[in-house]
Amino acid sequence: MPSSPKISRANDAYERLKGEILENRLPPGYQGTEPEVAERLNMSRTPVREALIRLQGEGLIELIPRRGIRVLPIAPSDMRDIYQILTVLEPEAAAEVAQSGLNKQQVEDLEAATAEMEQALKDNDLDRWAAADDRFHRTLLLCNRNNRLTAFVNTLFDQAHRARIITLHLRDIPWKSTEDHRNILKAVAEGDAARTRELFRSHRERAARELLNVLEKSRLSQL
Amino acid sequence: MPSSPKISRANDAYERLKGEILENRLPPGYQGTEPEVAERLNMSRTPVREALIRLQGEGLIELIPRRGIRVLPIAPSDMRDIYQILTVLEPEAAAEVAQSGLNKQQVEDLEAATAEMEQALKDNDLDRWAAADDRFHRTLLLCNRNNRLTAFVNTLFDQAHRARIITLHLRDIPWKSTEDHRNILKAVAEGDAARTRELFRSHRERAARELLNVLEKSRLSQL
DNA sequence: GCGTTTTTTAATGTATTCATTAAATAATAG
DNA sequence: CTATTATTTAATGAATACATTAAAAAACGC
Repeated sequence: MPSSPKISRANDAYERLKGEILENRLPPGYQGTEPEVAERLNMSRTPVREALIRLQGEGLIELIPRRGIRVLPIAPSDMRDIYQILTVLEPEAAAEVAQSGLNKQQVEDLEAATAEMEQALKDNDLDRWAAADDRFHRTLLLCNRNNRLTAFVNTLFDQAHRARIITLHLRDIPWKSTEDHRNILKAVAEGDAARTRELFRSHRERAARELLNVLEKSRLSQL
Repeated sequence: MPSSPKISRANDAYERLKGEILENRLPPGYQGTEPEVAERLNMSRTPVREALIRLQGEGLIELIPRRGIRVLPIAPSDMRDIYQILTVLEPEAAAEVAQSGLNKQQVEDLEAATAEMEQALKDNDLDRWAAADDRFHRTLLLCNRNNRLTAFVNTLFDQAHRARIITLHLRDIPWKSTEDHRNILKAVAEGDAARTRELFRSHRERAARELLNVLEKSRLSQL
């Protein structure tokens, strides 16, 4: 994992809190006061507040006036909302990448991520599969030139991260999803924008359907 | 204009600065120090900093470490990026609204905005037209149930606002755009999701093309 | 007169202080 | 013993204080 540059305490607080939230060390629903958080991070409230404001902007926590902070849980309806957006934005980004072309390094990275997904599945290592899946999506996203799109989709990835980790072991083995990636990579590398968009759209549509099914069946209403 | 609720100084600073940026009172490219801004707003640096962090999150300003703030200019490439996203997200939102249906009040509001656009065009009042156009888009957006989508598209509206105002008087009279709205409203009210999506997409595609043409022709590279 | 070094200035990043106010607790009445 | 009120506590929101450091200005040498 990339080590955080310690530019400032506020930045450090931001990175550390975000990491703890994404890794469920600060679990959804957690409530705490600013002095508590500040003490945990060994700094004064000022930089902590600045970090909290940023995290609120990214939809990871809620700052309740006069109450403190609350780590936002993700409900099935949130996942529906997030996937609705991803289903149109990621295909758009991928199509743009297909159109403008990839350099050698980018193709290699995507190829490596895809291969790792395939290998991880064979080894029945779902955690490694999920990490490689995430890397594929983020790598492809980064190839696109629209920085606003990239930034926003990344915040959605972050928001959905916990739910994906939790449901990972409750769902069927993602053979089809892995196959999708292989096909998407091919379409992107061939520069076929229309096909890329369509493949990616159906990939996300199925992923959304499956995820929401799992959430419903396992009665997970808060994560 | 809706008066800002004065919940806190930080919130007040946020609303006022945002307003000043959108109305070009704080022009793009403006640089200033925190004490300057704080004095202008008659408060200490603390709430101002919190407001600035939020504005940076929304892409309206840049906080340059150890230098102060800078109001971000919008370049043609930014407009291209923004419209690329709007071209997929707004049709998605509108289609969802068409599918789930509108209540009477919502139809009335959209009808009123559309009528005002038509009337303003007849009266050759472009500013009123732009205000009604904006109201139509924001009203329709608000009808959709995906809050994340709504929030994000709203920030894009805000980012594009200045550029739209400036180009307003440089472009041809937007007869076609006004007609589009009429047709979109009809499709939404009839619950025809597919048609709504397609109409909205072509509406945005044309708008983007026209806007970028104007920017190129008038050599506006920073606004 | 121009480039370099030193000094000064001032802005940021952070800690601390403080007033306000909401929540928690204790006290009181019924 | 319970409900209401009074009191205490403590967290937020904001101002202020302060150390660090980058930029600007001044001094200096060439």
